[in-house]
Amino acid sequence: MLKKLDPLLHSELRLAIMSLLVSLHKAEFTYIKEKTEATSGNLSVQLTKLEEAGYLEIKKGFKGKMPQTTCLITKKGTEAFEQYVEDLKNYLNL
Amino acid sequence: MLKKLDPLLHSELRLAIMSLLVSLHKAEFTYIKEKTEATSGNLSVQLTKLEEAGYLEIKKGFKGKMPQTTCLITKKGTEAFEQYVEDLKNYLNL
DNA sequence: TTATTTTGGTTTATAATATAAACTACTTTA
DNA sequence: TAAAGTAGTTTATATTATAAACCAAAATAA
Repeated sequence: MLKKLDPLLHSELRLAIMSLLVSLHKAEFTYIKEKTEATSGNLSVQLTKLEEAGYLEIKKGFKGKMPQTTCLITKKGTEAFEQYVEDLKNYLNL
Repeated sequence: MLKKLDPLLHSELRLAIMSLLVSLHKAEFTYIKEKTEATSGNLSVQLTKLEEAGYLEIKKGFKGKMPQTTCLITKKGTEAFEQYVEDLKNYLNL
């Protein structure tokens, strides 16, 4: 009856990150940090997990002289998110 | 933008328990165990947490000679579940 | 009758996860 | 040039979830 939820997405911060990226497709580290109100450390860790899962791609560059980290959602990430939403609906009685 | 999710409900097993109880209002330990495919230990622990939060009431009795644990959702539990669903919708873009 | 298994759980130990604190490497401003 | 700020990473700790071990009674089998 109840499908197992993707543990990678069933985390508040990672879900928030993915939620942002599903809409925006890409976003900067600092922007995500602001929107999610996460600490840098926590954000860094969770982004790496999502990257390792292939749910997003992390690009390092510079904006002027300052380092800049850009996150892009992948096809796999989008699909995983959509699947998670479907699975969750059964838990929420939606 | 994104409201903090109730950590008590943002747990796969506890959410499954509450999902069942929102529909059924009450259910036996053994029934919940079957439906959620949880181990007894895990179920016992999570039920106790939900009880301590006042989200459900646990009644101990006997069915014939065998012990029987019945779980009833409370008003507080129902409301918390509904609030959680609302909060989660923002994460899921629903 | 007395083992043995099954039922219905709880308690406790361990594994996994999330979060926070500390640190690095620079840049900007005073 | 010293202090403060930006943009992160790494590592340690706290929290949480899960599994393993256990308990008491009942049912079943020998």
